[in-house]
Amino acid sequence: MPDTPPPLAPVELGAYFSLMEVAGLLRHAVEQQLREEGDLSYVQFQLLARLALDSPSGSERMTDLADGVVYSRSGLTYQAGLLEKAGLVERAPSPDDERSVTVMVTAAGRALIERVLPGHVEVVRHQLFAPLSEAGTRALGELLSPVREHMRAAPPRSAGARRRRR
Amino acid sequence: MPDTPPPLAPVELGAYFSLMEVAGLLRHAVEQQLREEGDLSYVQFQLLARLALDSPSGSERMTDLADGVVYSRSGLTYQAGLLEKAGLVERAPSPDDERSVTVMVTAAGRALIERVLPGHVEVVRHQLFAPLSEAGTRALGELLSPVREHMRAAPPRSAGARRRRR
DNA sequence: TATTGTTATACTCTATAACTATA
DNA sequence: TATAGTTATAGAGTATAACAATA
Repeated sequence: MPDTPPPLAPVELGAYFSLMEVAGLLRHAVEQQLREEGDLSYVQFQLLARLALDSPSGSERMTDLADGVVYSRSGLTYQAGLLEKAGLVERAPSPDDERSVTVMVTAAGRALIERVLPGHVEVVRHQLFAPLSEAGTRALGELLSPVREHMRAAPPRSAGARRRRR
Repeated sequence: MPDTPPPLAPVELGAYFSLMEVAGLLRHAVEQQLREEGDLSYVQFQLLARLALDSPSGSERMTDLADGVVYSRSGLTYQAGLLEKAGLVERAPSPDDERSVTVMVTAAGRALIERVLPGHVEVVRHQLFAPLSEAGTRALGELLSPVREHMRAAPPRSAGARRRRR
């Protein structure tokens, strides 16, 4: 008989459910804004934002781009295809590794992100940060950041094959 | 020219992105576990768990059941239909209001939740709580709980019509 | 052999609108 | 008239497996 783990303590349950509900509602709110103002899904926004805002060169390899955003390779190919069709990114074979594809934001992609960002920020501010103090905001970030690192480093035990990198 | 809101401060951005990524990865991990051990989607698990664990009578009106889990009425009908087909819930017209439908967990539904819960708890513990201290866990819950209330009370301005209740 | 990415395909889920029935 | 729920339908997104090409 496999022994049953102790149930989650009420504090844990509360934190877990709050986290999931907050993230769910926030994602839903943000998704609407992105759809209305930029005709983008949240996933597309994430990919685009990562390229336009996070990446110095404005480009990344497909595989690196996927991390934490999309959970299958075909899903990324699909989304990249949509973004490319919309003229927001371009794909080209990587110079160093002929197997890889480099994805690059176009000027139109940058413009779209900039058009969409103010409304996005407003939604996040109103929905997520309004009830938090500045100290609370900082505390939240400081609590979640190690969790994020932990989850990135420790894929679920069932993470079939292709999940390591870096 | 509509004036642009100030951009999010780095602390805010960090908290926002961490929150979304943590919730996304956690949901993905948990979804796998539920699929493997109970053939349930996360939404189905939420609905079932709400009935089996949260509701004293094991039953709720459709509309109340939906809150925070599903964002359209047809979506709930669809999920409730799946759960009913699987014998996990039963639907019956509400006694007091003939328009309403009462959804009730069956014994099989309760059994499934109990079968699936230990693994679920393990995933949440390993993925979310492992890197947090007890104080950190409590702090996280205390930070997110008011946000949750805030978001429940203040639907996104564009929340077309049918979103109030209680 | 392992890795990168694409394709085909099947499936799940979601949302909109039109509809029925009750309050 | 407004609310509760269902249905039909269409569209978006996801995952699996088979595949080609490069390392």
